Amino acid sequence: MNNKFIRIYEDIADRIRTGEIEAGTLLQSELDLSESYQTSRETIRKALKMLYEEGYIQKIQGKGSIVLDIRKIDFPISGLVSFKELAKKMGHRAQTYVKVFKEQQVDQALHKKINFGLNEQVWEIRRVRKVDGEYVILDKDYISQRLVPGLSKEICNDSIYEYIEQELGLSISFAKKEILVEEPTAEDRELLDLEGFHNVVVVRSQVYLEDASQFQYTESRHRPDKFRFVDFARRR
Amino acid sequence: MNNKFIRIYEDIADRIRTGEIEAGTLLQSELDLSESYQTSRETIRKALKMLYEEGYIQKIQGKGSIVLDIRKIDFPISGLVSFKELAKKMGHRAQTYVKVFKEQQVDQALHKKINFGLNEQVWEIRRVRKVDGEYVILDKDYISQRLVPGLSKEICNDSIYEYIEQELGLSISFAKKEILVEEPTAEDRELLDLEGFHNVVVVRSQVYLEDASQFQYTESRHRPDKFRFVDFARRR
DNA sequence: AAGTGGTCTAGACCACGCT
DNA sequence: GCGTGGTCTAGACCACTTC
Repeated sequence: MNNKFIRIYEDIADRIRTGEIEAGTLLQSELDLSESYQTSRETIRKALKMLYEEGYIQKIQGKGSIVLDIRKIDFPISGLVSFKELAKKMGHRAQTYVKVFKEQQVDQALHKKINFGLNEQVWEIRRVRKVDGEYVILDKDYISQRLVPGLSKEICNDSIYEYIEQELGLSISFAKKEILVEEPTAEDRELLDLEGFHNVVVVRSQVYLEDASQFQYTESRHRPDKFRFVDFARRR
Repeated sequence: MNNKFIRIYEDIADRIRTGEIEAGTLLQSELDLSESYQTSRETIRKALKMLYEEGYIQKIQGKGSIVLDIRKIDFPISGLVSFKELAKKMGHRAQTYVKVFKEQQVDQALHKKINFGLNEQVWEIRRVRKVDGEYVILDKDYISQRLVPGLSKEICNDSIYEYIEQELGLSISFAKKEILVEEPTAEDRELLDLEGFHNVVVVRSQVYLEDASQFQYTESRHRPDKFRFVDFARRR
């Protein structure tokens, strides 16, 4: 197996999660670790850098690496996670209903809203998500047909990301997101259980593949009481 | 001056921001760059890693480093930025009013909400922020007196972070945040201009110093129309 | 095959915390 | 002064893209 530093990262991360290495204590020094793992110090430093970035440890020059309390970070879903993965992680009974699935050409109006080229063919998808018996999320997706061919209603019902990564063998790489609060539209009122709610939380995302090409634009509209965003941020 | 890789990072970042290096093009190869900057390839790689993490470039093995369109990321304020810095960056005419400034002992009720120890002394602060003529943010802070001694109403009116970093010489390191939408409290209604608004966006943060000690707990309550959160996320 | 980024090494020196 | 993490180097080999 490749990637020595990732194996070391995973090993230490596991030992922190299980509590074998306790929060508040210091890790072995980098020199000690390089001997324990039979590797060079730079490789250890790569593994520690990952642990640092994921919030497992805090490094202090001259002192050592403090193990942080990972339990408090519980679900840092700031990243890029599909609804299916998320629901599973949160232990929700969740269902997806595809309301619209059609092919669409990017016209002037759409071109202004999203980043795709004029006249490019896209899949236009509307899905509602039912969580614990209520319709609380409406997802409006536009996905490039050129980059993601062969999409179907059935795939949308399951997981588009799984299809892209496992069937097409593409890698989803990064996203730019914007979170705002807006008034519900007529469509929101029609498709979601919004009685008594005066706002929806709107998450607009542009999602990119590994070669930096944008394949997706999504507007995800959430009932405000069911919205939660957790973030772990380091000062730059 | 120290930190060669940071200087290289800043130099390339500047050239991307000004458009001297165009989005969509490839950077020089790492070997070329190491010659241009008279340094080793590993040092170049450190600088490129930073550019990658900040969303300036996308690296593709065997091909090169693609320059991304940084304009689309405009203000990724996902990190840890003081209100003063943020207002300045956004070009807002903003003012802060300190409504409450007192010393407080952590009692049972507070202990459950925040992470500080029972009976610890904290500063309790309430501030409202006026942006473009309207009161739109209410900040409720609890700050450890042990870690941040000598706070005053005047400092709270200016910038607590500036005081901590510049006067006390401490380094703010990381934060855990949670974003939710809630009903306004009586206090929200009293201190903010909320006519016609049925929700507030609540950002709860725990903020830590470099030695991993938590010095602050903040509840920041925003009028929903003035709330915007921008995020750049890479898939893990 | 040539050129690119990805991993790994062994060693050097520096900056910082602790005692 | 000693041990810690932070920076930097020069070189090796591997994996991938492109021609």
